[in-house]
Amino acid sequence: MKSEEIMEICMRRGFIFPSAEIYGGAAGLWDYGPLGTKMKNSWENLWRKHFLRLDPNFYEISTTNILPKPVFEGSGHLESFNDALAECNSCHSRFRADQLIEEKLRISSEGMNLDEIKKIIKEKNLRCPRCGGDLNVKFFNLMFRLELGAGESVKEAYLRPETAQGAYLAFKRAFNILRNKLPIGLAIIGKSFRNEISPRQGFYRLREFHQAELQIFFDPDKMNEHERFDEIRKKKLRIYSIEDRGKETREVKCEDMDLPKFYLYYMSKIQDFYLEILKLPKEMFRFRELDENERAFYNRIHWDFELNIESLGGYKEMGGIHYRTDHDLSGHQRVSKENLMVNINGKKFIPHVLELSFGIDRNLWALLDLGYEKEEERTVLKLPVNVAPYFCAVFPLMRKEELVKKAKELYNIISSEFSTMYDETGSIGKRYRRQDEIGTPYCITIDYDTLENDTVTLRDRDTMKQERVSIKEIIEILNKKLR
RNA sequence: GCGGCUGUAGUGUAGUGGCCAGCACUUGGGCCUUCCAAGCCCACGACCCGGGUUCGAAUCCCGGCAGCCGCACCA
Repeated sequence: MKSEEIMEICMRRGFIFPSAEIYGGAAGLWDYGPLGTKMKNSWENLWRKHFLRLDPNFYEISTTNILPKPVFEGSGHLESFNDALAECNSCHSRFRADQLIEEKLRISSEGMNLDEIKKIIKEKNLRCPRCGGDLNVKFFNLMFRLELGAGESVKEAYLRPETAQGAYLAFKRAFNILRNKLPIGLAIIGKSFRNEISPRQGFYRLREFHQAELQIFFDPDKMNEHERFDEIRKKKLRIYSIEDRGKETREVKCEDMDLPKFYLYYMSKIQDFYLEILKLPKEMFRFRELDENERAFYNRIHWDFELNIESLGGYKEMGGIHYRTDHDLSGHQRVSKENLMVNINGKKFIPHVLELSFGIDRNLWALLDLGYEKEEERTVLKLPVNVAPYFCAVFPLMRKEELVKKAKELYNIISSEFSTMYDETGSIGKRYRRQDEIGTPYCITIDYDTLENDTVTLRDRDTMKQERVSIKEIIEILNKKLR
């Protein structure tokens, strides 16, 4: 199995491993090791560089993981981010209570609280569909609950289930600080927490995970305009719409898409991130439109973007681009009683939100999956050059004093510019293979010719070909490869 | 959460009541070596956790934890 082989490398080489492993670990909790942390940092920095530059009024903020209970009344998570589970007392089968009610009684249970659901199941005498046993109804909220403080002053709080809320809560002040302009973008890269009932699929569904999200607040009257739309008008998006189900992914020019220009602009920039920044093969990427059952009720327009991940059995969600309307700000305005309207040239309104949301952990797994190749002679991780934990490695051909000295000198120079590994142990072949396995794109070897003419060999991970280059030019050459 | 299978160095495995718990790869050190996991020597390193049965448990029993598969769940 490919996923096990990748996981084996990840654990052996220090990309990721189970949290609290010496105590047996815990499902859905993973640590990043030395190499995984480098890779994650690189990915996050690429994301920042690409998305924060899209508008001069986009900024990154950093907000807390813990938020007091009323926040989630405003956001709707207390009411909606849970499932009423009906468990049979005799056969212990479990069912979604809301689905049961809808199927059997043909009425919508939306917005019902636990007592109402319990009452209806009792009144209508709903029984276990499997064995006819009694049903016991419980709420499973997917948020982790905490207590702030102690004793009588204790306050109920929750770990955030998405980074987004931090941006909505900070909106009023940030808008003011950033001089009352729309659109305004608030990005958050950080952790989120969901108490998944049963996290499976290894590294794909986690209980504590990382998100990179950008909340763009804008004037809904201007949704069908973007000042730079002309730049992307002819760009083809790879899409898999609701009508395309069962068919192939299509490529459609932005100008031919039946979506608002503001939305299309950011779709196109997301595709750029995967195809131009990370340089992934385009066949691996697509946007997938969600139907009404799949998307949250507040998302007016919702496309996921997916990568084709062999170890997870096909196209998998890497993130989504969500038009959330004014759902969040209005909810917070209603519960907090703060006025969250903006006043632009005398027009007062609650801005609407376009959310670009990325799951970082699963994106990294996708890169490991797409890069993993088992060749006849070697195992190699063909990671994008800009996220590989090490960009290059420096070796003396042999452990001879004069070669080692020269290699260390070169290492000192290069490592100030690039993430660089130095290695002098074992044979040169073994060192190349070691770097292949952790995805280092370039290896530089100092040999006896180096001592004569100041040239080194530069070896390419993917082709294993070497070229002889001058030390004087090495930084410039490497810089070109990184671009 | 339920059912089935499983758990021995970093990895893959051998060991079914008494073994100094064996092997290979990996890792570290040494010799050798002028470019792709060569060879030789040395070293580090494991019975998932807890309880029980037994003179004696990696091995049998119970519980827990974790993994895989199926069911359920996945805003």
